[in-house]
Amino acid sequence: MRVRVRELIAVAHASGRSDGIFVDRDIPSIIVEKPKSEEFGDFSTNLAMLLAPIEKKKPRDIAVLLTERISADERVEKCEIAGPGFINIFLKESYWTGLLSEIIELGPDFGKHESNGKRVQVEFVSANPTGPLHIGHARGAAVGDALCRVLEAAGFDVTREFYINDAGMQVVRLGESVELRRRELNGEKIELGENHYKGDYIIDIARAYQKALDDSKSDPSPEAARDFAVQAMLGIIKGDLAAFGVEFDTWQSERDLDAKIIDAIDELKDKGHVKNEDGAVWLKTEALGDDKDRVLEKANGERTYFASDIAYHREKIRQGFDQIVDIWGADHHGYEARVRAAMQALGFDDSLFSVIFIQMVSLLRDGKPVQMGKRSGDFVSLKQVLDEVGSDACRFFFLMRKSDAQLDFDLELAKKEASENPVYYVQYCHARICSLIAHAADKGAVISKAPNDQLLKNLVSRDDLDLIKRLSLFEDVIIKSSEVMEPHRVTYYLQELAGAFHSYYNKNRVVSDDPDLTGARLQLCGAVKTVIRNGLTILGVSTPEKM
RNA sequence: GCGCCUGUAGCUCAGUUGGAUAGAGCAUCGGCCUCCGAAGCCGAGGGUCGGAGGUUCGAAUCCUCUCAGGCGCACCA
Repeated sequence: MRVRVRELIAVAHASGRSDGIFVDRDIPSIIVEKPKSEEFGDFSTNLAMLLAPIEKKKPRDIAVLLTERISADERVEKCEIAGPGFINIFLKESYWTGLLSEIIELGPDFGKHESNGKRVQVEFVSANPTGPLHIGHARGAAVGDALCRVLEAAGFDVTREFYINDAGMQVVRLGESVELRRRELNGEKIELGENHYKGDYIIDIARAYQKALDDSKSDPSPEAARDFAVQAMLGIIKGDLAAFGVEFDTWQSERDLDAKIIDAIDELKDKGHVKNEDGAVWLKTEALGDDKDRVLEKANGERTYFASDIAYHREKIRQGFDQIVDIWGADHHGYEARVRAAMQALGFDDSLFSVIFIQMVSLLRDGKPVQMGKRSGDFVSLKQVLDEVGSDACRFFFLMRKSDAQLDFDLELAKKEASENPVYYVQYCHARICSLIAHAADKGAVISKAPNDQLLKNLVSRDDLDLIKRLSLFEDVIIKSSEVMEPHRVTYYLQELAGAFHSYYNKNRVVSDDPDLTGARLQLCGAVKTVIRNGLTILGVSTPEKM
């Protein structure tokens, strides 16, 4: 929406430029805003103020020249100058009803933008395969998945990737834990170490592992236990994600990168970014913005996690993505600088790389903190939360905050089917319109899915037009949300739209004695329903027709 | 000590990336169902935008300093 107005203004300026009224120079990008107060029009721009230094004239004088040309556009009702030089633009009613017609026509595609030809990879969750997903992972999953949907709507070609940390000590410990439990099942007395995983799921895996050994008549080994356990864990994780409605396109195993790690280190050596010190091999990241240099190969010959992460990101970039997004827990924020440094060392432009940090979730029950600890086995898993509060409320709660703010998640509040739970507020709006349309059909109103431009001309009241204007903002929200990679903006928009509709509904009779107005308003309400639906779908939240 | 994030209404948080009189929800108080869903609506109260300077036509937003909280500063992953 805003883009269209921006074009309108750009055309006005350009025509003045070719007529010699304005200095023939490139201008700063035009900023179009929706003013807070209606008296300032449907849209406003500060272009005149930005042009002042270039034109060497007073902003208000420039504004006069601009408004003359903007007013000439047939879509413009009037155009005013205000304050220090704001230009306020009012659009014609016919423009807005025309836009409503477009929304109805597009239906589920309203808010989706044409492909921009750019490929973006988003890596998220990437939980260690050593336990089921917990509530912290859930936030990353909700934000990551919603971000992907926002990016898709904005025209990106999106790949969702899960990185599997299946190398290193943690999965060795996982294998050991399973092996110990297997022996225990066979009657041995065992003792779990401090670093072993103690959740009940380990016993389930051990049982399955024993069965697999029996079936294949093979002997247990640390490697077999580890590999079996990792595969079993991935099965559990995929199940948890499926219950949450999250699917990945690609699953990248850390262990499969082994050969690439050597390549990457060799390349870094060739480029002169590597040094040997204290028996270890280091990457000189300090010169590239990191706090200090980092070890790639330990003195004992093992490679660090950082080394495989370099190879991992090198592979990502080599796949030709235009943008790469990593979603990490906020406790990893210190890690960003070294990854960027490594990218630069490899000769890549690290501006294609961005990291979104997901802050901690404090799980509460009735205001009191719930203890979590992965190894002790008494953590609250995603599955438990989903069983208790459901996927919709869970997703909505995680998308109500910007991701880099800490979040208190109260199980009892999320569970409440009451007004204090905002997810129902938005869903209720959708259900209410569904029922309204059904009611209208009972009363014999004609309901068509296609826009009826003749009918829509009846929408002339301020309330009708305001609702259309609010619908039109959806496009802008998607674009903005994708640009800054903040899906929570969609959540806020939907709450506002739902609020606007509820208010409209209480004030205005939709199904009335006037068949034309009834028909027109039903089309408007249908459009609200469409936008609520399109928005909730982006958040991964369902749109019930009855509640 | 260094770095990142966060300080906005009693509480939980938005704030269109510098714009016009700072906004929602919850909570509190007062209204609205003989009529399309009251999981709703209308109204009221409540603010030195943590603090102090600075940049300019204009600052919650940008810069510097400062205070408070969270999280990181591994040859762990």
